Amino acid sequence: MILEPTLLTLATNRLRNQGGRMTTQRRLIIESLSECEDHPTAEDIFKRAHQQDNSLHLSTVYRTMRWLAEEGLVSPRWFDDEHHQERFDPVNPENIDHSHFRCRVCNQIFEFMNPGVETIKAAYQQQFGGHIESASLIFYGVCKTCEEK
Amino acid sequence: MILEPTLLTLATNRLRNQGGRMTTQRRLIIESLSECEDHPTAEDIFKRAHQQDNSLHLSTVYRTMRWLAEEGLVSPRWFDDEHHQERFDPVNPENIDHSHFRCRVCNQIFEFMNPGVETIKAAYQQQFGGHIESASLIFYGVCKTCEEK
DNA sequence: ATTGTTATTGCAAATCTCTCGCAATAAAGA
DNA sequence: TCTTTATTGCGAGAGATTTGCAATAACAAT
Repeated sequence: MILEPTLLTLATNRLRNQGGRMTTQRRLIIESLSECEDHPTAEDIFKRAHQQDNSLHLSTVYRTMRWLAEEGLVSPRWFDDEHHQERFDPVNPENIDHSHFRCRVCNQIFEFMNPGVETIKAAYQQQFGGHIESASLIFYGVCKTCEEK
Repeated sequence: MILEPTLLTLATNRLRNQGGRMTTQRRLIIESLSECEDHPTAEDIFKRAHQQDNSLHLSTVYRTMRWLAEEGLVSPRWFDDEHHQERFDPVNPENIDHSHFRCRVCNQIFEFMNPGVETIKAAYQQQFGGHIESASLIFYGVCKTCEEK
């Protein structure tokens, strides 16, 4: 999961502009998020970050993720998990056409690129007005590997 | 929200095939769900059903909705609500191209039909294999009415 | 109709995710 | 280095959802 410019840079600038502070905790959380390949929950991020700083508290991760989501720097997602946990996906300008497929047998989440969503977005805005800021397309079903078993 | 054949009929048949029982509670819950126009939470359904039978318990609604979801008769959805509640949408064969828009100002959810999702689904299956059973496309942003204020 | 089997319910307690209040801490501008 | 105050750690608190269990009620067999 590589972002240019980095999420850390973006977040730092946002904080500067709004009188916020880039703390070591936020830096660590953002770094940990960026190292995750999949769609981590707050707890996934916490586990990884906690290895670097065992005084970090889970509620700080929740607060930071909420702030990032409000700033539009990550997109919250739900994948019909066992425990209904919120997951996070870093946002970059092009990723509106980045969609997901979740296999109900192996529970894996597959990511794929998809120009079609951009088309639907444009059509929606033309028809109904308003302004779309982000999109979440999730397919549910059975993946190829599980289907063959 | 009208379904042909009815959700009740489908559910009854599924139960018969698996040695289950169509109880008065399940019947009431399914009827209440079908009367909802939007995307009800388990509690929304419970409130409506409870007016008919005040001995009905909320946990029975949760259990029934989980069963319906496992049977693929309803699709669980999450709309980044205040309390992250699961919502349910009856499934019918054509509704894969039925998408949602959620306004982050007024929190309303708008539904719209959308043949584009079917195209993306077909493209996905051709490229990656597997079998897609349902889809959830949600746009987030600001609706026309809120934008004009 | 009646009976027997057992799936299902009501209930309450438990679990789980996520949020909040507050005293203590630490960014970052002066 | 000092000051201000945004942020943290912590524990308690909300809310949503699940679970264990005794009591109940479907429905197949009689």
